[in-house]
Amino acid sequence: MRKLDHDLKRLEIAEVAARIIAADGMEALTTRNLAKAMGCSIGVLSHYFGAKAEIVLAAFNWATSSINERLRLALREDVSIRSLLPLIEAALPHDEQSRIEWKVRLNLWSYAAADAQAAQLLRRHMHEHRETLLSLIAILQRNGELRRDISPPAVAQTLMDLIHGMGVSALLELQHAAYAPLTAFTELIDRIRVPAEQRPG
Amino acid sequence: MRKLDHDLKRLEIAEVAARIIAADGMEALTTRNLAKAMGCSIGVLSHYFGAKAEIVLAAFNWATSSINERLRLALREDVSIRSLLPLIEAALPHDEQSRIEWKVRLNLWSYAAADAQAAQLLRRHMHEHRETLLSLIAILQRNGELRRDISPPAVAQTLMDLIHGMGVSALLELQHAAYAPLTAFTELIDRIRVPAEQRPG
Amino acid sequence: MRKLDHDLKRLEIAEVAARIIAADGMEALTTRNLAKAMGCSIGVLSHYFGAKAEIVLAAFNWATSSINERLRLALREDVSIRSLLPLIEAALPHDEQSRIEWKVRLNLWSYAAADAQAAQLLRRHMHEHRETLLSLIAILQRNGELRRDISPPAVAQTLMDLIHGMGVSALLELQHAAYAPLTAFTELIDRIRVPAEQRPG
Amino acid sequence: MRKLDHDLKRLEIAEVAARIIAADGMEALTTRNLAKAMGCSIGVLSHYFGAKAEIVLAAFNWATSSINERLRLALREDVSIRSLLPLIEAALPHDEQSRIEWKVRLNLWSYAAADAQAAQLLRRHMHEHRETLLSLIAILQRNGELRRDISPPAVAQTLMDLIHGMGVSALLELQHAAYAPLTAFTELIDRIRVPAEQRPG
DNA sequence: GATGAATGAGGGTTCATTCAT
DNA sequence: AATGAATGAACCCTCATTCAT
Repeated sequence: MRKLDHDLKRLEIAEVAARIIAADGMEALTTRNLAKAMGCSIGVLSHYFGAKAEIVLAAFNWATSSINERLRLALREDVSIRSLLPLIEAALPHDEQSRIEWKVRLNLWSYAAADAQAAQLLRRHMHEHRETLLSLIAILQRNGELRRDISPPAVAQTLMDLIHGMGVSALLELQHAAYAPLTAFTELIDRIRVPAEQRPG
Repeated sequence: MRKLDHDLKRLEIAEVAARIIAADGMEALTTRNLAKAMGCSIGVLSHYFGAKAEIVLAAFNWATSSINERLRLALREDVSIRSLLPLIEAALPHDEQSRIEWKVRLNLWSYAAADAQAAQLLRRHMHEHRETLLSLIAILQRNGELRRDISPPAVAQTLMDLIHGMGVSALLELQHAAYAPLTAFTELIDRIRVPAEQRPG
Repeated sequence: MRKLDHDLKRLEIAEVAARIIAADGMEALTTRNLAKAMGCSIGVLSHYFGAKAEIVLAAFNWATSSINERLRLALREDVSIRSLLPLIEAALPHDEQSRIEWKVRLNLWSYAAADAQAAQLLRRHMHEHRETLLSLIAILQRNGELRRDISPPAVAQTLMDLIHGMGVSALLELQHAAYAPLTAFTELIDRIRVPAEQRPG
Repeated sequence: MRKLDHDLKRLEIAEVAARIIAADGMEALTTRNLAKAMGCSIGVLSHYFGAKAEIVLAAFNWATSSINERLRLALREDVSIRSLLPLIEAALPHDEQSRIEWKVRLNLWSYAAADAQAAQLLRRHMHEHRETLLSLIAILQRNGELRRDISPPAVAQTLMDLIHGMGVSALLELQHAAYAPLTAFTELIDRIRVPAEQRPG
């Protein structure tokens, strides 16, 4: 019980930290700012985290976990080829909450480029992410909805990479206003799906 | 001192700043660090830049310009469907120099998420990048190497997004060791190219 | 920490700052110097003052308040025409403490010439100062010690101006050694007082 | 001739420096600011002044000389008791130019409180100022316009002190709007003048 | 367990001064 | 004689961290 409270508080701090990063960037994540946003005193933070670096990692972890969580939720309803598009939609920045998570994700990327611990955390999350996609692909192949002659790891990786690239574009408004990211995926999926008339029974 | 010398010095500072960002992250880019890396005194920096924020933007600009430059160089040799793959290869992180540029690019992304000026700079560069791709696609369509029934802007955007996502994966080692990014592109290209036997002349 | 402690510390900082200004001028009032003189670290200052500019104003306020306080003390004992001279004496620089206050006052004047906030503070203090003199004059007129056909505001103003001018002369040693400032006031007062033989009762 | 140019340039620099001090305070008097206001390069300044401290003193000197000059001009026209009031008016801040000089004068006072060289310069000027007044008083006494039983040094000093105090009040707007400084002087003068009917021939 | 005052290193920036051109 | 780039000390301020209360 006590331990649970402790972990909950850590999670809360991580989330508030993440929101600060999303709103004003890494530079704005100071202990003062964080304590103020938490509505607590500075000293509290050191009860839950040994140093600021841990808070940063926790914030990164919170954001990426949230994205993976979002993915898992999108998958839960039904597992079919039709769930792929909603899944991708769920993975891209599409509302205030997901935009926040994506902003923190971008910060994790750049941070990981110079910090081994962050890089490790990122790889762990990406591994998890990829495993989710792989298991989905396996199911769809078993279902006969997805072609069997594709390389699941390659497809999973390409899917992830495209999601990442599109996420950046969507978040930072790097495409034309008219551009609809999901059509690109539709084509991608069409190429690897088994046409309805060829499916078994 | 000549105007040219002045601009050259600015560029040199921007490059050194970019290398610091790539090596140790944004936090490591301090005026003291930068001056030391430049082999000059702190005061020099303020002769060429009004404030550190300008240096940051200049560093971002240097890195992104270099990537665009790299793209243009890869295109110059010959413009054919075969030049597409080397082009993508050139755009992805593949050697020490391009890895540096990519690291700075990631920092630009996260920075732009909270800084309007950086976001604007990023959009300007992406626009330029896109224009390069669009003109390439137009040429290939005229050559008869690329199908005419595709949407050039959509293809260009998807290409860019995939490059971005793959760049992140390559830089931060988020794929399996065995994964070969370029095969994904090969497939992508195959889908939109005109088969050799159907080409005119 | 109590609100009282906080205010007390602010006052202490203001006083030490004022003493530095008096001893070595405005240029000597640096955060480092101040912290050293306070026997504390630099960071402490920002706990009590948002910026150095506030400390400067507080120092000005301290010195001028002290002068007004000195005036009030000199008046408290008895209110008669004879108390006018001791009052003026108290207002002029006459010992180490009052010399310090006067030096800071001079700095306030020059500072106020280019700083609206300081000018406002100065005017507020001068208003207070003038009110003190006016109430004194009113009492003396009721007592029959002072002529009724004078303009109290004009007399108060002239008194203040003369005190200011004499204070500068005394502080910066701009008169002959032999000069006795108070005799000038004696004459000034004589001119407006009611001769003893004409007084009522 | 060459020497004259040199001195003229020094004077020009001193004046520009004084105007900066008057406009924005001592802190604004930087070599950069001064060079820009002069329309020349920073290096020029060191051709005419060994160090910034000399420029500061020169600026002080310029302003105080100007005030004394103003006094002398006011006296030149005719030397009579009636010239006393215009003289005082000339000494007080009354137009843009004299307000500039007065602002610099206030800065000289505060600076002199912590700088021996400035204090010496100030005393030299005040001595000169006093001598001017003394000679005027002597003439008026010879003319029979001024009483012989007064102490010229004391009168001169009181006059100067009152002018200084009134100058501060006028410059920093420390009096009521309705207050007319000169009436105070009129009374002061009336007390020491020889009534017209008692004057010789 | 919580507080927030205290620390002092280090942040960006400005400064008077020097000196090669 | 004039320039303005270069210097680096010192400016104010903010920071993560510590610790007595």
